[in-house]
Amino acid sequence: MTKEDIPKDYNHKKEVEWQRKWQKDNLHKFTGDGTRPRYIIDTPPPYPTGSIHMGHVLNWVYIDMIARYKRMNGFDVLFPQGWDCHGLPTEVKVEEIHNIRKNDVPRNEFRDMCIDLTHENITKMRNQMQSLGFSQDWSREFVTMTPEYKRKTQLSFLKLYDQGLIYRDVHPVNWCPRCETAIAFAEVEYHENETYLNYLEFPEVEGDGNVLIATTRPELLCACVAVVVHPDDERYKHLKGKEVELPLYGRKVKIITDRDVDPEYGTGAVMICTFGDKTDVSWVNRYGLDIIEAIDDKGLMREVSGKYSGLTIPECKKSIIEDLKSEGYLTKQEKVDQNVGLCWRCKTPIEILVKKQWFVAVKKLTNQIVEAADEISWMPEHMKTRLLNWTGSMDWDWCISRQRLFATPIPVWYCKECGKVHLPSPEGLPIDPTIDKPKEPCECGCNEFVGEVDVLDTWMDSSITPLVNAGWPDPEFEKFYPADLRPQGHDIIRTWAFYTILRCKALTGEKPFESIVVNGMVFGEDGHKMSKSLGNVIAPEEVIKEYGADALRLWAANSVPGSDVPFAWKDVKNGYKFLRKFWNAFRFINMHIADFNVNSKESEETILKNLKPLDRWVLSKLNRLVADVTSALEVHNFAEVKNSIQTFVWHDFCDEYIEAVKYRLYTDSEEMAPSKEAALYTLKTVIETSLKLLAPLTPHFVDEVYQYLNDEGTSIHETAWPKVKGQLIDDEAEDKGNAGVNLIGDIRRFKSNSGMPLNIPIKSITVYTTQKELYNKLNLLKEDIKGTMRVKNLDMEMGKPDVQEKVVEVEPVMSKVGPEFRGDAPKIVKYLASTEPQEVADALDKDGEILIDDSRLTWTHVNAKREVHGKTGEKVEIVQAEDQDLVLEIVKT
RNA sequence: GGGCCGGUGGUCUAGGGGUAUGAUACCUCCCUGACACGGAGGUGAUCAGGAGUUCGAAUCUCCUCCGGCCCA
Repeated sequence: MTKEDIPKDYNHKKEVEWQRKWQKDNLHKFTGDGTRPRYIIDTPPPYPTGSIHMGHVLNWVYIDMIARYKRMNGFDVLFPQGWDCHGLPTEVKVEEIHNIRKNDVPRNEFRDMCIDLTHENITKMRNQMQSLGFSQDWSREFVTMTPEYKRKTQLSFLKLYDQGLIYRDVHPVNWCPRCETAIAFAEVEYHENETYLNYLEFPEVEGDGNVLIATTRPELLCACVAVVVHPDDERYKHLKGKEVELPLYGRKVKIITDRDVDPEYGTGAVMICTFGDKTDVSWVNRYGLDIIEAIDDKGLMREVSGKYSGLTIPECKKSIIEDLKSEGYLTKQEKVDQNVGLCWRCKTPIEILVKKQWFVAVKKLTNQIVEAADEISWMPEHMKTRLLNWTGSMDWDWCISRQRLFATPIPVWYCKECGKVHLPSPEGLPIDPTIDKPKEPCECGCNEFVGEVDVLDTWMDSSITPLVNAGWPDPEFEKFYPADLRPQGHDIIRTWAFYTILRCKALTGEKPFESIVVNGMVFGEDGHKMSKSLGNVIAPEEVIKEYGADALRLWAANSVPGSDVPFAWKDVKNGYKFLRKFWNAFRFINMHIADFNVNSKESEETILKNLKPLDRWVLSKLNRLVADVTSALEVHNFAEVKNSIQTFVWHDFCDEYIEAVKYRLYTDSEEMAPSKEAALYTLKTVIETSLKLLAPLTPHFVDEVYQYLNDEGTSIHETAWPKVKGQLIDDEAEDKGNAGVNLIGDIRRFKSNSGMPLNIPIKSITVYTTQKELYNKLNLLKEDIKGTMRVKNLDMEMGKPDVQEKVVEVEPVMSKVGPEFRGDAPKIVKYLASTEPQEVADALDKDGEILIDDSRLTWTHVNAKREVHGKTGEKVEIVQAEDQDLVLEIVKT
């Protein structure tokens, strides 16, 4: 490649070409052949909504950085991509698109519509994933709605059933009486509403003191199973454990206590019914109370309600209030605000009914979950606490039945005669029990069966991904299990992480993954979580179009696991500017190194011997950077990775080093040849190494640059991660270089302050210092300082120039003063603050110490800031250096 | 209401016992042999509030307020 080939500007539109090339060259393929250590990522399968969002970007940039870093370190990386297909949103969308209700068409026809839509959405999202440069092995894609995947979901159901970990029991569900169907929490819409709080007199059975309870749902009186009060409520303390009689019905119920009762609300005494609201559900569960079903599937009162049987809920309410009033039980009614759950589609108030449901026996497995969680390394650590607290506070087992269509069917039949549960054999999976039939008749002789119409919770599909990726149930799966990494958001620790650990532990006895990296949420520019409802969403495509995927990736990389990340255009723009800066630096370097090659080990050693102080300086910093970036990547501190690379490349390398070697590059003298060669070597080493460090973050950009640096046409992603060259890390070299760089900065500042263009030569500078060590250091860098700042004559002198010097500030060095003087430290600070700086300096210069009470203060305890002035009338200008003991005498022209 | 986390210049952020890091925005200056889409310099924070421990607290402890996620 020649320098003419390099475009003046970096063109991020070329990212697509690299994406295609990587795919074509199969760069991200997992071999699984055991020749290299494996690194398996249990990638989250997103829900195929049709577009990925910034949250995905954040999560996947983390994954991709890790995957790319691991590949460069010689790992055989499995980075698969899956899709968690089943769920309500797709059903709703299909109904919308086809303008039907799901029960209008046969079950299978409806499912096919869902499958078609999901395929479309996956295609869109797959393209978006690729447009961000993520390096999945697409030959390992998994889709939870495929027969192949459903087979595994159902098989896991059978296995857990055989282990006695799956059972059927009654459970409350949200029910829409108008649609006559169970609906998910997500389908419940809450509305503010006004209703009456009714005060009802419940006669106490033994004594004569009645209890006044307050309820908004008097129609559920017949389903009342207890009255509950707060344990500290003085009004009811004497009644604990006693019984009261239900008005109209005369049935007796117990009075119990619970801290969830709000004594301020109503009368502080509440009736527990099956089920007035969600609190009722937990009380019934907590105290093992009876279940009395008062409402049927159509929303009509059942026989247990007595004379109200057959009435609708509102009718019953009206009628029972009249009766309570006339019997004298109703003492008062007052208006209250209420949050009512409505069916999201028909706006009918929902009821909580009990239905037979399938469960996973979570509570039997909690010990195993805790055990597995302890074996997993959590990043950040406190996310484990979240999971453990959740595990310890489970109220119920996991209800896995869903009353929906688009999902994996529960593989169960019931005998029509005796009701016995029949399961298919593993070989026949997957099955749909509403279509397929058992092979054998029931033991009772009956050959007719009812297929389970309920389907499985989607988490039943997605919580076996580490097994599916490993090839389970093929016994070979153990080679690829557990996974090495589980990346996911902190919002789903109690679902996805929890269920995965639960399922995998139960099925294999082992934890599903070695480590888990948890990412935060993405906030919009308004500071709130990015969401459609808040209208603060920015689509990744929009950002890619403007600044490219790599710039967006740099935004995501500038964060750490666990913390929420605000999206900001200016951060993306900053990333873009950095890439442009890098591009320009590379373009400049390439003009010089295009024909430069190090052919042998010997010539490299010769060059290494000829390195100049600033070469050693920048190479030392470079190797330190390699070490820092490597360890930061190991602990997933991505912000550290991004910032340390950016600071080094932009400031140390571009602003300081490149400027300081230009004079060495633009020379043709024989004498300077080794120096020039050392500079070329250093430039090439730095640009190549930092390019590799950047490879996991900005994969397109680095390949775009790298094509000009290697003739073989290999991708930089196939090269090895840089190794730290320990012998080049050199404190002394850095120290020397820093002294020079600081002095160059002082001169640059001088030029800037006196309005001189940078390229105008300065006639002469004399640098004075009282420190021998500094004098020696700078003497070695004279040529660099002269060359960089265009100084015709540069002299180093020991001592001080003949100038007026004034100490303008004396500052305590607290890290010395504190530990040394302890209790007396405040006195020192006070003394320094209240004494003239010049006076302090004079005393220290004269005696070497100042006695403050019993404390000896010396120069080691203070920092002085000086100002110097030349004698009036001279053409010489005097500058006090900023961070070093230097005074410059400058003659401009 | 519960669990976990967080609150640092206008905005975002580093630091987790010794007087606050960087970015961005803003202001001033400079077209320097790759980059003005660049460079140099500057203004700006008593680290949410209060109490305590300590010679010394952004940092540790307690309380309050505010925000986030999940769960009730």
